[in-house]
Amino acid sequence: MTDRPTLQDIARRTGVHASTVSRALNPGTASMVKSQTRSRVLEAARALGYRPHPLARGLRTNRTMTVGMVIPDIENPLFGPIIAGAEAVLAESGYSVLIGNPGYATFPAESVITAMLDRQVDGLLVAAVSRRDDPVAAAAERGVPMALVNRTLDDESVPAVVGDDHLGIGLAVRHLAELGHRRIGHVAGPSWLSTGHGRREAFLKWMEAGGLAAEPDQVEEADWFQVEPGYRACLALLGRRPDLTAVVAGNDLLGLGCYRAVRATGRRPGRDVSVTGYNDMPLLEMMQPAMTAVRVPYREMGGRAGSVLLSLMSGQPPPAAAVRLKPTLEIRASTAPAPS
Amino acid sequence: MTDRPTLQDIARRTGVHASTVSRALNPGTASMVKSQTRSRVLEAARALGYRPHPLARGLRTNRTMTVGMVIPDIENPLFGPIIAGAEAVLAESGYSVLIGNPGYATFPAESVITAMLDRQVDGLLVAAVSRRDDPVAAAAERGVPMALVNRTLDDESVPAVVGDDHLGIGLAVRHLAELGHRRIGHVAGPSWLSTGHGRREAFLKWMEAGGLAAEPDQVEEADWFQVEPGYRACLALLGRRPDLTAVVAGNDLLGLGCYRAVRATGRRPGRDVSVTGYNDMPLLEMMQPAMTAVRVPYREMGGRAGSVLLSLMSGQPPPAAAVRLKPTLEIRASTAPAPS
DNA sequence: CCCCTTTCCGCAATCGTTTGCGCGGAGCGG
DNA sequence: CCGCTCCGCGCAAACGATTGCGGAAAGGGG
Repeated sequence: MTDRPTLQDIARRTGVHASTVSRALNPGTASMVKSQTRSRVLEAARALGYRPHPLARGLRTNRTMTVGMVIPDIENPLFGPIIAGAEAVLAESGYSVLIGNPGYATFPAESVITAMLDRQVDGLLVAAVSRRDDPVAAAAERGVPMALVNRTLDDESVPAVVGDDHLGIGLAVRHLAELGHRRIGHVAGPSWLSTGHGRREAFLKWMEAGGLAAEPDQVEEADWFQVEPGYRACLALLGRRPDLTAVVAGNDLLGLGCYRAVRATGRRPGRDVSVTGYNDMPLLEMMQPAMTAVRVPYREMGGRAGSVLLSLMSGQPPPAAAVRLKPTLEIRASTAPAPS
Repeated sequence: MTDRPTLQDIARRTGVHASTVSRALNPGTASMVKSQTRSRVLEAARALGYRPHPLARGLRTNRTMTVGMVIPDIENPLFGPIIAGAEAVLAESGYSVLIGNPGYATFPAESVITAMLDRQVDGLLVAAVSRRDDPVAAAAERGVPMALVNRTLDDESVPAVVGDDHLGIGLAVRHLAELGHRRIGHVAGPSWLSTGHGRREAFLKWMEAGGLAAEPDQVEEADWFQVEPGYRACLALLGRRPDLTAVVAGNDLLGLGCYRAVRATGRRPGRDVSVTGYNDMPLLEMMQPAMTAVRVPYREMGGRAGSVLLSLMSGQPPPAAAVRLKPTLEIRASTAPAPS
C-alpha cells in the first residue's frame, strides 16, 4: 500500500538513467551494462526492496505472468490436487493462477474464458471440456497458449494431459479376470465426456482381448458422474443381467452407487458382486467395503499440464500427442474371487 | 491475441477526444459528457467490441480488480465450496480470484502473501491462518483489505467469516444427551488452530451446561485434522476411559479415525459407541455407519467472506465482530441411544 | 595519427487509461 | 451589453516499466 520504489528511485540513488537500471535488472539485457554499474544497481535495488510493478511491465511487454485455470465444479474433490499440482509448477516459474468457475448457469464457460482473455492471461488451463467444445477450440484457434487437463477433445486439436484410461480400465478388467470373473458389467460415465466415452471403449476392448463376453447389454450409462445416477444405472444393469459377478464403474462415485444397487438386490458388494472404482479419491479406503480402484495421479497431472503450458508459452511447438499418465491399481476389499 | 480496440480507436470513429470517450464509458464520470455524444460513444464502443485494457487501467488507478485467495491445502475437499462461493460473489462484481497455495515446505504463507501483494491485488482472502499468524496480521496492519475464512485469529483483529463452533458443538452434545449419553468424550483438533481450540472449549462448556461430567481426561487432542491422528487420539481416549459411550469428534476425518479406534476396542461405532463428526463433508453419508455430523455451510461461508471483502475494498469500515454462520445437525446412523 | 568498431549508457517514445486543468461557448442576471 | 457561472470537452501529464536509436568514450588496427 505504501508507495513502492520505482526504477526512477534506483536510478537517482545510483546516478544512472532508469533505462540502465531496467537493463541491469533484466537478465536478458544485463549483458548490455558494465558489470560494475550493474552490481551497484543490484545493490541499490536490494537495499530499497525494489519489486517490478507487474502492471507497468505487463502493459509494455504484453505479458502478465498469469495463467487462467477453468474448473467446471471446484466442489469436486478431484480438482484440488490438479490445481495444487499446476499451481506449484507454475509458481516456480513466477506465474500466478487465476481461477474461473463456470457456474451451473450463472457464468457459462465461454464468458469465463473471455473474461480471462480480457485480463490478458498468458495462457489457459482448461479442466472443463466436453468431447466437442466450441468456445475452447475457438480460443485455441486464436492462438492462445492452452492445455487441457483430465478431459480432452475428440480431435485432440489442443494439447492435453489426461490419464491413460485404456490402461487403467485394463488393470481393472485383468484384475477381475484373474479373480475368476467372466461375466463383468460396466457402469459408464456420460458418453459426451472423453473420460466416460474412453473408459467404455476400453472396457469393451479389454473384455474382448481377455476372451470374455462383451454383449452391449453389459454396459449401462449413467447420466452423470455421481452416486445417485450410478445407483440407478447399476440397478438397471443388474436387473437386466443378474448373472454378472462383477462391475467396473467408470468412476468412484458411480462405484459407490453400485454398492447401493448391489445391496438393493439383496447381495453384498465385495462378496457376491465385486466392484471397482476409478480415480481413487480420498477416503475410498474408508468405505465398507474398502473399494478397489484405479488410481490416477491427479497432482502429477496438474503439474504436467503446467509444464506443457509453460513450454507452449515460451513459444515451443505443442507436443505431438496428448500426454497420458499411467494409472495404478489399488486393490482393496471390494474385489474378491468369483463365486463358483 | 489480435490487437484489441483502444480508446483512441473509438475516439477517431466518433470524432471526439480519447479522454471524452473514457469519461463517457466510465459510470462515475459519465455525467460530465453530453448525453448525445455519450450515446454515440457507447454505440461505437459496442460496434468495435471495446474492452478496457485491465493493465493500463490498473496502472493508472492502482486497482486490479483482482483478489488473492490463500488456501492452505487445496487438496482438502473442504475448500472447494469455499472457493466456489467466494469466486461466485466476487465475479459478480467483476473481480477475479488469484489463488495461492502455500506448499508443504516450498512456499511459506508469507511469500505467497507478498507475491500477491506484489501483484497489486486489491484484497486478500485468507483461509490458512493459525490462532496467531504474524505475516497475516502484518499485512492487515499495512492496510490491505482482507478477510479470513473458516479460521480466525485469537484477537479477531482481522474481519473473519467462520462457522459458529460453539453452536455446532452444542447441537452435537445436546443430541447425544437427549439420546441418554452421559459419559461423552471429545477428540479435539490441534489447539493452535481456532477451530480446534474453539470446539474444545465449546465442548467443555456444553457438557457443564448439561450437567454432565467434564473431566480433563475426557478430551484428547489429535495432532492434525486427519484420520490417522484421530485414530491414535481416540484409541488413547478409550483406553483411558473405557466407560465412554459417545465421542464428539472435532472434525469428520477425526470421526472416521474414531470409527477405527472403536472397532479396535472390539466395539461397534454407532451401536456401542456413538460418534459425531464436524463439517459434514461429502460422502459422509456413504460411510458405514453413515455419520451424524454438524453441517457447516461452506459455500455460503465463502460467499459471505467475498461480500465482506467487497465492502472493505469499497472503503467501508470492517464489521465489528466476526461473522459466525449457523451450523445444523445431520442425524444419521452413527448416533444411537446410550446402551443401558 | 586517424578511422572504425565496440562498449556502455542516456534520450525519448510507447503501452492504454485516467484525470486535473483550462478554454470556448452558451445561458442568465443585472 | 457586460460579466458571471456553468457545461462539455480537449490537452497533456501522469502511472512504471521496456526498448530502438543514437552518441560519447574507449580501444584497436593500419
